[in-house]
Amino acid sequence: MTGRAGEVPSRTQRRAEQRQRILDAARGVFFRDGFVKANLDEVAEVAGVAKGTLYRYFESKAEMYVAILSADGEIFVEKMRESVADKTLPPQDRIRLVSRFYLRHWSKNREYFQIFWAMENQPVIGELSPGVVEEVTRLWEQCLGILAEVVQEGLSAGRFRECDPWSVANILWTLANGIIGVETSPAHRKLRPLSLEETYHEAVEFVIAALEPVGKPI
Amino acid sequence: MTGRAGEVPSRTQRRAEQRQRILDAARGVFFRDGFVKANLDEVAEVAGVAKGTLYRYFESKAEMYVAILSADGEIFVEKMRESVADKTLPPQDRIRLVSRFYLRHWSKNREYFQIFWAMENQPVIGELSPGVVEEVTRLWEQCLGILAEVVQEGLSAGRFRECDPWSVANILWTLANGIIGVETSPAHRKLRPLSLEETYHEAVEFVIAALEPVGKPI
Amino acid sequence: MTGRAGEVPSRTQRRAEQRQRILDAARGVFFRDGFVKANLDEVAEVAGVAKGTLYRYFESKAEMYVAILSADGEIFVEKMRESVADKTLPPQDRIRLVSRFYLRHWSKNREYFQIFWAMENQPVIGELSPGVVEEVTRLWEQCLGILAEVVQEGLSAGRFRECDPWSVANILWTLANGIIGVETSPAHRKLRPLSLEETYHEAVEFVIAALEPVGKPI
Amino acid sequence: MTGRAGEVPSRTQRRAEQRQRILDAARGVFFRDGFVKANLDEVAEVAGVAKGTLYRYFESKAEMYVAILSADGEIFVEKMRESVADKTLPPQDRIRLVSRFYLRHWSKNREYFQIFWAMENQPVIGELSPGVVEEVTRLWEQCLGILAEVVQEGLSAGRFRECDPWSVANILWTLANGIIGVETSPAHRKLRPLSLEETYHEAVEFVIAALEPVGKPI
DNA sequence: TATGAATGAGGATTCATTCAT
DNA sequence: TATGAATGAATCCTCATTCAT
Repeated sequence: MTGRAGEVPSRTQRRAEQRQRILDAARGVFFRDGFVKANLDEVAEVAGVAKGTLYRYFESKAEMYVAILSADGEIFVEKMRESVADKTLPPQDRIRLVSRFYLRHWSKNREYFQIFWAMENQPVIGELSPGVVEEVTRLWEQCLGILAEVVQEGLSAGRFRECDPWSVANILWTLANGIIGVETSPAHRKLRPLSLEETYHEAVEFVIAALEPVGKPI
Repeated sequence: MTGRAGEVPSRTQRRAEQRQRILDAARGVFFRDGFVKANLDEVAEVAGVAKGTLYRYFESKAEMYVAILSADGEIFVEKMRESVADKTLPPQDRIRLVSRFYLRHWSKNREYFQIFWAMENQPVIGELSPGVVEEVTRLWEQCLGILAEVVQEGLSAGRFRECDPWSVANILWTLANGIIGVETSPAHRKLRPLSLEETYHEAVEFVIAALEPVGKPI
Repeated sequence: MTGRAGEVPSRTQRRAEQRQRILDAARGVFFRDGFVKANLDEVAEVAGVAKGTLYRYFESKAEMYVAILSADGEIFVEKMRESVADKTLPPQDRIRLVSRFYLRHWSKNREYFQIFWAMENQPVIGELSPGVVEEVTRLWEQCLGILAEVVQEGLSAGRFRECDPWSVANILWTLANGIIGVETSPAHRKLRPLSLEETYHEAVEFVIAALEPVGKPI
Repeated sequence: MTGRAGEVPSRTQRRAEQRQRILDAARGVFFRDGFVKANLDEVAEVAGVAKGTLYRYFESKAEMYVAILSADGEIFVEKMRESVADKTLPPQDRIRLVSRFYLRHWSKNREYFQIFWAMENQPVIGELSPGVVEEVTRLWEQCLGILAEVVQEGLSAGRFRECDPWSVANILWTLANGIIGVETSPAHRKLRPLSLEETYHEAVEFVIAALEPVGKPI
């Protein structure tokens, strides 16, 4: 077993750590400047390695970007899944939980989300290795799938009125990403400082209300 | 009067036309590549002018970008305002109208919206002349203002239940921009092809439903 | 006769005036920025004409520069000659007079001198029409000639001790231009503010003293 | 110890050499063309490196220019100081020595001096980093200081008559720079070929003569 | 494996000059 | 004659990538 106390870390482990160090540095830079403007000189400096070293871990700038997306996405999807794992809860609450998770997670890892989402709005495609869109599509689909599943389970349990689970998932997803986009915008910060959190939860309640079985009052 | 049929166009008019030609070319390129990657060589080529000519109309790449945002935004806000001008309609319908306008307008002018929205998610700020954020903030605020006003008028007329109009405006705005973001995403195109239009209108109906006066069934 | 009161100025006269206007504007710009960095857009603006108009008066940027040098030099040489015209004065006083003229003239027309002198230190040669070096050489030679002549006449009158008039002329010339160079320098302005005028006149007195016939005490 | 015969030069050493190679190439180009017209493409070519390499050693064109001035000035001031180091000599001879040094040094390093002096007459200021004028002022002041000190010491020893040492230093400095300016001038080369060296030394003798204690014949 | 020096294509910006009106 | 719009060559600077040590 590697990493046992007192043991010299194995080559593989050290390599993984270095890779992570670079990834962490890169995330910050990519987040702040966007893919095109981001500068590998700075990434190297922040990571505390020489520029050439970067290329011993990643084939190119684009590949590095993808690696971030992929690693972060993997983790995110996993946590998102956990947030709705308790199937004994009412589906309404599960939606609230996943929403709360989404927001809290995002608040704590702004860079994380930003880069995940930014990919979509930045014209990196075309420079990226072929598998990238595939990769993000896969993650994206998983997220939507989690949401859709919760709705579906609510439906099956007769707790929601008739609807298309994928459509609702799409709305929730759209809403969340819209909020992040708006909040990140410099223009927004100058506007009447509506609480992002409240707005978001209010919107989620709208959606939940709309899913209530017909006949029940809000 | 200038521009009479058969007359030679005035110098001012020709200048305005040329400016517009450049702006149109630039919008396309900026839209496709984003601010940083967009190439002025190509803008010039598409516009059919020499590179140097660009600088007779815009002081810099950034200024050109702003000009697009500003001009497009101006037009957009105006049209958006018109879409809710008829105050005799029920506020619910006015919200549906502005939503429909938003979507239709966007569908017909994808570049237009993309660049308007992209500004927010691209790290141009800092390279732009001081007044830019101000400019976009102003436009943004006007859009939210239009939405908030409709909600407020519904409130005043007793047609909506108690709520914060700015909060609702924010939700609608967020939803719209989220939809655009998602739809534009290459990842989305690979997903189950949910109709953007339906999803959006469905979401709007959720919001409208939530605004119904308490006591009334959905 | 042109220009009589009440008469409409002749075409030739108006042309000359316009040319002068341009020349004046150009001198200021060339002085401030040097030949290479000077901008014809600014020259046109300062002169209050369109850029294209410049080319109706001068074939090129270089030709314009030469025209300034030439016109200014012509005037300067003439005035310099006048300053030593009175041959009845002791040669020592004539040297003092021409020195004083040099300094005063320069003080009042800093741009004037600067551009005249700057030519020597700026690598314009090679871009200038063939006759330029010739032109400046001619002016320069005239200046030295005036100085040398005064010394020569002092010699002939037995008022100066044996010396090479051209050599002394060279020293005076060198001194004057050195002073201007130093005074114009931004570095100098930060140094102990030695009075330019006093320093110069003191140096001139040194030279005059050295020219006193042997045997006479200073 | 680095640089031992047969040893591979250290990285630091190679870096210093390369920097020097670039500096040497740059001096030639800047000297010939002046700051504004000088072309970095050519500097790179002459230095035998790629264009981008220049920027690994200097942040900008201006910084490169300053580096030349600074390095050359440093060396020059040092040598100038050495040339008057022997305080046992009569002050007259020390002035002759420093003058001779000045001239000889300049003759052997024309580029060297030219660029040092040119700074003053070229409109680089404003493009240069803040500390530049400061830097040149410092060097300039040191040169004047060396001259003034020699005069002061002559004064203190009663070997010179009453005078302001800084004023005399200024005259000597002015004279030297004037000579260089004149000699460098293309116009001058067409004039009667007065020996620069003789003229200069003659002028220095004038100054020395003027410093002789009153009463003593020249 | 890590380094950092070198590369060179690429891109924004400037501006003297031309020319149709 | 005067204009000012258009041109496009010229040039500084950036930075992802390569490679010898």
